[in-house]
Amino acid sequence: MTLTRESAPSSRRRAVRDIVLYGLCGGVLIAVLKLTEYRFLVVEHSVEIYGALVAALFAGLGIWLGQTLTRKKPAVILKEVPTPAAGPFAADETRVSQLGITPRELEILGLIASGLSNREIADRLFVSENTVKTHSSRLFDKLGAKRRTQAVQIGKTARLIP
Amino acid sequence: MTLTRESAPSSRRRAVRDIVLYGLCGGVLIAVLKLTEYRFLVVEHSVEIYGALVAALFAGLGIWLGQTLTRKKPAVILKEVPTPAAGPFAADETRVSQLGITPRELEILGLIASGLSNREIADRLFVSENTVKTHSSRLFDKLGAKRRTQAVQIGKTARLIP
DNA sequence: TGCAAAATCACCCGAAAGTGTGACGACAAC
DNA sequence: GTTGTCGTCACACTTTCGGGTGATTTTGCA
Repeated sequence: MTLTRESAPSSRRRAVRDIVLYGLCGGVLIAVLKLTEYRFLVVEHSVEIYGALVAALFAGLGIWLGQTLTRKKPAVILKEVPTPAAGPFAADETRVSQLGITPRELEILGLIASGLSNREIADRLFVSENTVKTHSSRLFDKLGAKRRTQAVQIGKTARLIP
Repeated sequence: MTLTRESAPSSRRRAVRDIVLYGLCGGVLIAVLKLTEYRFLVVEHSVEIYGALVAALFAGLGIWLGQTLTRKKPAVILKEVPTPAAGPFAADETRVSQLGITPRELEILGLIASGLSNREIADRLFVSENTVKTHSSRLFDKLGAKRRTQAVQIGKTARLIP
């Protein structure tokens, strides 16, 4: 399916406005610096220091601006997610026994489905990685899967996992 | 349900690299400015011009840096709301554009979720396996996933895929 | 008590997945 | 006409997976 993503013009306009505002602020800041003759507080060859100072300051401000600019979007990110209003999931025991899947294997299938690596699963279950491998290997065999992603897919359609 | 995204080390590494590169660029720029004695090309009161130049430059760079740095930041905060399971699936375009996921990447996410290998995806889309890898790599980056199973899990909770 | 299933672990090896970098053409936007 | 994004591809490299084999311990139950 192709999903044409149109550019959000409103945010862009807002961004431009912000940048302009930002520039103005910068101008004012420079003016202030000039008026206070701040640069005469340092010694002769102060241009470099002055430049570095301004650079650092504006770099920091720029980063901050960039962040606040992009942070505006995540403000809306707090959104409700429609989830199938289902109660606590219960694995289809019929199919589990049909396929001869052991409880441990089912457990590992769930952890695989939640995106964990073998290493992470091993740590979580306090077993060695090799153990997880053997379990998953046998699991794939029983499910007829070649990859963990496929195992997850099959497990979901077979209602072995939520 | 809160989906806490753990720090993707690769992105962080890249971010650090970006910062270092950025700093180096700044240093080089200042050095060049100094070496060419650019400030003597303009009239007496050149300090302001010089400062403004540096300021503007660093501001731009800072904004860019800030944006690129935080672009992948938006943590996917999901709020669960019971809803009668919808019929035909439609990807949440809002979140897709929020995460900056391209149509092609979304397509590949779907194929990954259906349990296909990179090779199989490549064959199905008539592209090279390397291309699929590139797409999935960028996809994982945007989703904050380290593995394809995790990408699928995140994609599902974010309603990017059925 | 003894047996079978389940769970545990190790080791090797090849295959798949993922990273990092760089490159190129197309195409839209400014 | 430069700039930016997207899609494409390569290649070297590291990490993770998965298969195969064999072994030991735990546990449920006949």
